Amino acid sequence: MPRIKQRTPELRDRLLSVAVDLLAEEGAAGLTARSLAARAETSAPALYELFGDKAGVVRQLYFQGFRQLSDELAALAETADSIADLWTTASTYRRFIRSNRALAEVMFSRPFTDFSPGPDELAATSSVRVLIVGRVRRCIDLGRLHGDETDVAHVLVALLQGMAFAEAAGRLGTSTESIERRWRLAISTVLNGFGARASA
Amino acid sequence: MPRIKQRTPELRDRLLSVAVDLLAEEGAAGLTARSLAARAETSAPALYELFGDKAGVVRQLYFQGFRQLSDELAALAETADSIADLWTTASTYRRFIRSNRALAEVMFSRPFTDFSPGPDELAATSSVRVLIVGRVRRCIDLGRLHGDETDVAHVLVALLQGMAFAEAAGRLGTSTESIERRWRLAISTVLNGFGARASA
DNA sequence: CAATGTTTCAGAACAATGTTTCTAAACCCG
DNA sequence: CGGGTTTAGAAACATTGTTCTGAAACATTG
Repeated sequence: MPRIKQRTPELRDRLLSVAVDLLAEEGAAGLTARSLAARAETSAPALYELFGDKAGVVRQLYFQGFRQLSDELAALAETADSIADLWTTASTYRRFIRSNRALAEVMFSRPFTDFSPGPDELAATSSVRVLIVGRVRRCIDLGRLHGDETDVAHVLVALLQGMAFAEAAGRLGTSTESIERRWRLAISTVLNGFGARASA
Repeated sequence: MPRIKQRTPELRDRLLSVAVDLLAEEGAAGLTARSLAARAETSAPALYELFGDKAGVVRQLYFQGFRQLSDELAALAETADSIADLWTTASTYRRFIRSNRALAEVMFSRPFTDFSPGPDELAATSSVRVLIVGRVRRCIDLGRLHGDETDVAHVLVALLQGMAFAEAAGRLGTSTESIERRWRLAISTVLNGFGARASA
């Protein structure tokens, strides 16, 4: 009876993909219901049918971001040097935030007042956490680090984020060289701290 | 000739004070031009005359936040134990963010799309940085830590922020006890790392 | 093939907010 | 008391999130 439906899961996927691009190109301020709909060649009401409200779009961006980060981290091959693997993990984490600054803000900050992650959203971060905890555990199992793997992973991730956001905000220094040096120092210090200690 | 001016620096101060309260009570979403003007018993145009635009209000909140944080850190008395002083500094930093969550978001995140700190705003953070660098330097001078004081301070501050925001977002753990444990672990690890190393 | 009925689409309408305009009021002075 | 200037705030405007509604599209039926 009815006309052919256009507001399908496919359109939803396309909208999400366009939203990622729009966010990257224009920043949070450029991502409006109308601009997104126009760029995806659909209408604002379609967006509301598919995502509920604008926060629904942002929520999907949040999930998308963690999927992407998780994939990039998972793609790293495990080597014989478990500590070097942590360095690689840190570099990848940093590169992700540098390459996807606006998306990273959605993930770790809250550039949209109407969206703030609740328990469901926090669960989406678990794949990333599990990955990092696993790599930390390997170091601990091999005797290269000491402590509880979850605790160590939490501290490591907090440091990565603090460094990444300081860098993104321009707070980490002005010259490339000093920024690089501080990154190396941060990672080596915390790993050194965990390697040298007997326990918490 | 004219009528008595009401849009004075005093009104500006009052507006800023009201903005701090409003931000703390209602969050970023509750801070609108109209709500702020109404609560300060003035009008929206007054706000625009005094601050230029809404980003101008947020900018002042940003400065206000750093002034407050700087004051709280400066109020700490120096003790004989320079490392313990760093612990106290870290605790104060953490408490500030916990007690002024919305203000801290203005300072370190960007909950308002139209305001993002530029070079001038970054300069406002220098008082805090100088304070922490000074305390780090004292530890270095006394031989309790090793490395370049600015580099060490950067890493320490990044860790504090990463931890504080993970905690604020509920990413640091569920129980008070695990959160406290991870904070102690984070600080002790990085200080341990700096104390044990010879150089970067 | 036309009429009917249901579903779907998107432009228009509505509410809230950032921002600017504009008119009337307030004040000083002669 | 009246004129000239400045000021204050109500009202108007633009944009954005969100909802409403009329019309178009399609299948079925006569």
